[in-house]
Amino acid sequence: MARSRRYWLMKSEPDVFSIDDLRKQKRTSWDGVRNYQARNFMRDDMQVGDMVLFYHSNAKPPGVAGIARVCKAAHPDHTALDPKSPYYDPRATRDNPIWMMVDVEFVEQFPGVVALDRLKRERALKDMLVVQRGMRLSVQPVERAHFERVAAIGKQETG
DNA sequence: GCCAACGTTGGC
DNA sequence: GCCAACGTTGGC
Repeated sequence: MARSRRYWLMKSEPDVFSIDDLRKQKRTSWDGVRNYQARNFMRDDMQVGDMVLFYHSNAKPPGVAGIARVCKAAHPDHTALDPKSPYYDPRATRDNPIWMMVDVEFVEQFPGVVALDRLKRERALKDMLVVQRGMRLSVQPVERAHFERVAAIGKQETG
């Protein structure tokens, strides 16, 4: 029997790839992750059907912009093999790609971004990783209750 | 643009 | 294996 659905938060700089981009193109390969802990979450723990909070980092304001869903489990991130890619890693080979990515599909864009600021003011979210000081992991597990809370706030944000 | 916090690298 | 130096992330 399949394990139950898990919940995640994934960061993207909207100047590079935003929730608008995901909405328009419906799905994407989450390439460019170059951190082992983040990779391991994708490779070992993410499964098709898992839900994702799409977080805009380096944005004004930073925050959760919408929801996505994992639609393909981890597979090699070929951008590591491409010398022209900003994500090129000379250590990567076809036999040992080192870096992995999952594919995600668009689910929902909130009317307005749920700002990090707002998340920090929610008592119920005080243990969420993303609100912890110095937390820069770009792929994070999220508790279901936290996911539901952020989604509820997002649906009522007017922007 | 600043810089604190964090992750990685490499000399020893 | 330690840890200083360096590079990156990402909020502010």
